[in-house]
Amino acid sequence: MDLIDKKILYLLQSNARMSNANIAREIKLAPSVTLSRVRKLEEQGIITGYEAKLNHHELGLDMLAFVLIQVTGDKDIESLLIAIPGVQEVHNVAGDDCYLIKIRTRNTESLSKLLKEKVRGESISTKTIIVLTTLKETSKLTF
Amino acid sequence: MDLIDKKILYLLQSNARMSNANIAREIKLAPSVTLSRVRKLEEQGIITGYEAKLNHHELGLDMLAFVLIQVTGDKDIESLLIAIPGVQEVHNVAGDDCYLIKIRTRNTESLSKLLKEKVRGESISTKTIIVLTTLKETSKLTF
DNA sequence: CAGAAAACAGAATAAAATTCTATTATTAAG
DNA sequence: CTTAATAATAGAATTTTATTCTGTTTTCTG
Repeated sequence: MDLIDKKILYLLQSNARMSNANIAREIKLAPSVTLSRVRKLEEQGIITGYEAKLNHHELGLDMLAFVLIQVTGDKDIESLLIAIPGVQEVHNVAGDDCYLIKIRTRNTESLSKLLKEKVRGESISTKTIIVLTTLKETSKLTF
Repeated sequence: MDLIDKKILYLLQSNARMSNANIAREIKLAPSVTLSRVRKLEEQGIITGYEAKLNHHELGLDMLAFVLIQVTGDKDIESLLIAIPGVQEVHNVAGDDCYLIKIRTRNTESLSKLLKEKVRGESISTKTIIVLTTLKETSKLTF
């Protein structure tokens, strides 16, 4: 990975739908070479995918919350958490057999209902962090 | 927004670089119509962007942490937090003038150094949640 | 310095994006 | 129910892009 690859990654992180021709113009290389570099980054697993980002508000998902979930060591709650609609992230975190999930719902009611129905029964305790406003939210990385 | 638009959003969330021609084939509409629908979704602000997702491991960013930061009401810590390299999310959360950030670093040392140098001085307290393994991480939404 | 490997540019062609026009629904008003 | 207006669509034409191929240049290695 050289400077050119880093520029490509920067561009594709900013706009994943940028055409190969435009990337080529930006980095001042021929389209053929540019394409093979992008393909290589994909094959090497450095680029893992391309996602469209949607406006949660417009989709009626106004609620964002992080929930810390403590479980007993023997429960398999992982596949359950992953499958919950609205759950965008599931992390296993250090200390006390804990999971941290990031979840989007329509409102506080739908969140509370979801936690009650799907999570509470499988966990020792939950601690919910309600997001009021989001100031930054991206998967972009600088390196 | 009808069912066709939802299909388009589903496809672009799965692969933002899918060609318009392929989207058209999937939803069984002419490319011209498909393109105008995608453009409309962009103009309406329903699609807010397209991001390439990168492999953190490959980029040497093995550490992921969430940090809860408590501040006094009068401090402007927001622009500071947003500008920290590796910070992917900054949320203002309910209760006790708190921020929650999601941050990627090279290792525990670089995390601790970052918090010490940039955050501690501006905050009353910080609470760091270290991620051991990530089971799911996407911005994809089903609706 | 010589040879091999990788990276590159540029041309050719296949495919896609984009625009345009005409046709077909859909909707709203009378 | 009919008609006019609006929106959605298909399909053709054209521009642009993606992709492959060939030959050259550069870079690395011994």
